[in-house]
This record gives sequence, C-alpha cells and structure tokens, in this order.
Amino acid sequence: MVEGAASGWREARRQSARDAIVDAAWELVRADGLAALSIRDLAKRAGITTPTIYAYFDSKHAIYDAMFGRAAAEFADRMTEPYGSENPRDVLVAGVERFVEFCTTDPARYQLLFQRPIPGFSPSSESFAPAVRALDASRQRLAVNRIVDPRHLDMWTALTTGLVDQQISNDPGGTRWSSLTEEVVDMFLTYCQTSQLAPRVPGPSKGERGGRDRQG
Amino acid sequence: MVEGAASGWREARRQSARDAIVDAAWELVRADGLAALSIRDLAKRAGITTPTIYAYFDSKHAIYDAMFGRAAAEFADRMTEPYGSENPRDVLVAGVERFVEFCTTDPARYQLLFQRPIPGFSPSSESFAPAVRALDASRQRLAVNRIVDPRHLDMWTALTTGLVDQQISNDPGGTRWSSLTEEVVDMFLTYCQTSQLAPRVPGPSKGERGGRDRQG
DNA sequence: GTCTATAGCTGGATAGAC
DNA sequence: GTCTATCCAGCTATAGAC
Repeated sequence: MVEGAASGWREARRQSARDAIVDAAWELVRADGLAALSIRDLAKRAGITTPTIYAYFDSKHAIYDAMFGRAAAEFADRMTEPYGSENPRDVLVAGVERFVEFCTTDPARYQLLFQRPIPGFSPSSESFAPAVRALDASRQRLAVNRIVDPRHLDMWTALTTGLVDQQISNDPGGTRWSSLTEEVVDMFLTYCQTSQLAPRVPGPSKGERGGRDRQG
Repeated sequence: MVEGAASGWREARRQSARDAIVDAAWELVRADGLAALSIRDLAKRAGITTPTIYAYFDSKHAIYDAMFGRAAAEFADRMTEPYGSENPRDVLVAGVERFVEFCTTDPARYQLLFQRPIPGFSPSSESFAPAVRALDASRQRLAVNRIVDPRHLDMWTALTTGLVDQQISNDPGGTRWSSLTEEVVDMFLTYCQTSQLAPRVPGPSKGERGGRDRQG
C-alpha cells in the first residue's frame, strides 16, 4: 500500500462511496432476492442516479463481485472468531452451528457465496480470498479431531451443506434441520473414528453399481 | 375421465402439442439454465410463434408448472422402479445412487424440483403429486431398515441432498461426492441402529448454545 | 462526479387478420 | 389455431451538459 498512502484520503472517500452502494445492494437483495437486483433500483435506494453507479463500478457483475467480497470477509471473520472451548468435538459442533446460523440468517448471502445463481458471474480471486481462509480454518478444526482423509473432508462438506440447504429450502426461519447439528457431528465423528481404527472392507454389494475405488 | 372420452382425440392432439412445447422448454433450460427461459426463444425452438404458445399456456408460470409436472413424474417413475435386491441396506444404497444419478444428470431438473429458483412460482398440487409418491417410497425404504424417527428422516434428507448439492456445485460431471454414497449410508445406518438400541444422552455441552429439546 | 435524457435491447403478453 | 405486428415495461449502459 505504498502508492496508496500518497492519495490515501481520496481513495478512502471513493471507497466509502463504493461501500454505500454495496450496502444498498445488499439491502435490496435481502428483500427481493439475488436475481432481482437492478441498477435502477440500486441507484434509487442509494440516493443517486444510475450513471453515478457506473462512476464506481464498471458493470453489474463488478457490483456482484464487491458484494461477494464483503460476504466472504464476513464469513471468514465469523468463522475464525475464537471458540470458547478446548474440546475438539465441541469446537467442531460450535463451528457447524456458526456456519448454519451464518447461512440461514441471510439466505441471499448464502446463495451468492456457495451456489452459482448469477449466470456468467464468477468472483474474482481477490474477492474469493477470504473464503479460502475460512475453509482452511474449517479443515483445521477437523484436523484436531484427527480427521484428515480427503474422503472424510468431502463427506463433511456434504453433511454441513445438506443441513443448511434443507433448513433454508424446507423450513425457512425455523430450526427443523439446524437443531440436528449436534447429532450429525457425533454421527460423523463416530464413523470416522471407527473407520480409521478398523478400515472398513466393503462386503459383496448387491447394489446397481460395481465396486468403487478408494482414492488416496 | 368420463367427459374426457367424449372429445378424447381432440384433447389428445392438444396434449401432444403441449408436450412438444414442454419438450422444447426442457431443451432450452438444460442448455442455458432455468432462469434463461424466454417465451421468444421457446417459440423459436418449438418452430412456432409466441402467440401460439399462449394458445396452450396461460402464462410463463403455467409452462414452468408443466415442466415441473413432467420432472416429478420422471422422478417418481425412476425411484419406484423395482430394486434388484431383497437386502434392505442394499435397497437403500441403490435408492440413493438412483437419486444422485437422477439429480446430477440434469441439474436444471434438480433445481426446478428441489429448490425454489423461480421467483413467484410454486408448483400446482397436480404437478406436485408424483413427487409425493416418490418421497413416500423413500420413506418406506427407510422403514424397512427400521428407521422411523422423524429426526432421522430429516437427517436422511440432509445427507442425500448434501451429496447431490456438493456434487453438482463443486464437481459437475465428476464422481467426487457421488462415490461417497455407500459410506454415507453405512455411517447413517450404524448411527441410527446404535442410537435406537441405546438412546443417546447428551453430555454437558461446552458449545455456544443451550441444551436442545428432543422433539417427538 | 453528478446530473438529465436516452439509446438499444429484451422481456411477457396481446390485437386482429386469416 | 396460427400468423404478423405491436404494445408496454423493464433492463444495462452511455452521451453530454454542468
């Protein structure tokens, strides 16, 4: 940030104007859904006009990118806040509870972060960076529970996103699936511990598929 | 269908014209995504003009509803085809494998059936009926595995949709999550069997939430 | 940087001839 | 039922004055 310090306060004012636009964008999106965001409505909500929007953002996708960047930062901040326990299992449970709460309290944010609902939009690597940090922290919480098998990590993401997805899709505002967090975590831990103590050898399956290969 | 028999062949021709439009709609949606469907493109693809579309459907939502109805029928047909095994566990595994394959081979169909991606659209009860039949069959496959606790049923939907969601979102066309099906089923069965033999009593949690209530 | 005004396009849906 | 032609609304984005 050496050259940034030269015209720092100019850049700061520009940045705060950008932030105000992103604020308004999130308000609109929370109310009407991600796809319903329009530049006109956004300008109206922000108290400016549409050309002014384009003074700060090159395109609508650039706005989505800034929204993504803020959401990713919030996600990383929330997930890396200190956990009050030393017990690895309890930290894991608390992490999922935070994750579920983070997602369910703002479904639009969840959609933008973890699904791909905007045709043609992909977040820039800068906007994506904080999300990587958070996902790495999640990997570490699993590691202190001695879970490092890549297949188990994939199972973990399936379990947690499944809870979130069902909660948002089928019981918005309720706790029907989020209240299952503790049970799911214990199920998962029990399975991983036993399967690593005595690696499971699949018996002859009568299913419709052939045997599967166990990747490293 | 008594009064339908009177003008049966007229209705049949009308129905086949409707089917052709729905065919074209699914082709477009598979290629460009659910939200990208437009009446103009649809008419062009179907070899007719836009007013002709409105001779068969009252609105765009009515088209989505017909698309939903077909998808639900396909879903029910596929999921209720006979399973080649008598083993309850193997039937359960095969069911998930079918479910995952059904969803991943046509993500747009999955989205329309199981998520709510069209603002303002809800399927009519007639279109939804076949889906109910399929979900009930799923409930029965769990019941023969002695799984009837409502909480376990909810866990089950979270597990299966989690696998599908991760597979579609993060490895489209691959098998990174779908190949975990058998392990996930066994993890779930093991957990349910032990938890019903000896109901789990949660110890003092050091997590961030208070105790949870175990609903019936 | 901010505005007024508008270009240029695409969308759903319809009027009216045939 | 099917067409041509069109209405009207909404959208992103820009030109040009200030």
